[in-house]
Amino acid sequence: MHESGEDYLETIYILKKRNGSVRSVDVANELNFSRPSVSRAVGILKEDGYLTVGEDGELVLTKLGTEKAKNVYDRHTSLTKFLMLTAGVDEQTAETDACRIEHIISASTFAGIKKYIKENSK
Amino acid sequence: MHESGEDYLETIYILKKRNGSVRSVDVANELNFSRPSVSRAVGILKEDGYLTVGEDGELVLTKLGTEKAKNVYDRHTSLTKFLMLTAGVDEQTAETDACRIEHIISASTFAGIKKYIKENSK
DNA sequence: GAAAATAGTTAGTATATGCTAACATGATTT
DNA sequence: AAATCATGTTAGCATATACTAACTATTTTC
Repeated sequence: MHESGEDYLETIYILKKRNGSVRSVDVANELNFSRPSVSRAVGILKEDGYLTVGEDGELVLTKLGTEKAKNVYDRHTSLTKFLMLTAGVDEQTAETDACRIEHIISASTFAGIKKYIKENSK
Repeated sequence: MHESGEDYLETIYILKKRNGSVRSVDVANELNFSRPSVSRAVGILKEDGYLTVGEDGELVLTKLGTEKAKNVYDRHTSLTKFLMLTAGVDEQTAETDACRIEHIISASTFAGIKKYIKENSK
């Protein structure tokens, strides 16, 4: 699983929560990517067992895909909070940076960040 | 300037401080990259005015290259400290994560991190 | 001084990931 | 029904970046 794959899964997960269902074109619009780019990425995620595609084109995350997506999303939201708390940046900036950091941070650093938030965000 | 370029400049900067002079092969050994990979990267950095190559193969950062390298190195050391302070991770883990984050963090978040360190590391 | 090691380069390969152009298909609109 | 629109796919291109194989040139070593 590469960074871009994580981004696609996360986006599908978010759009599903937001709109109820997700098609490739929705992902393309959300990420500002071309439809062919999404088409290919979806093909790979499907190959690798992260999602299935319905006859109507609906993208449905498998259990594996949902777990992965939730995990990335959790890193995303936690990092956003963390950056706002510590570096004092606005939400927009925190979001943007979180979105990049979420893919590369180690498990132990992430655990430490979660702990920091728990102890410092009351 | 791409991420890999920043890494090469930073490595050259660190090796110069550590050993006095730097050749391509030293960079290859430090980063565990092949000599051809470094050769190509050095060619690009030279093209772009970040360094010069002496007749003996010594890599010398230009003013531009030194500035850039110092900047990345600063981000690196600050992020390492920051992660140790906040997430409570060990230096090795902090270093590894810092080395990835240093290339993607925004200027304003970095400024916030510097401020955090100043206020919390006494 | 010949053989071997060291350093750098050239050429070509591989992967990840984005893009455009063009096409197929099915739904909608007039 | 014909034209249009929406969606997805195929094919091929581009870039960044690492690699191996093999060549060159210089330097060491015996």
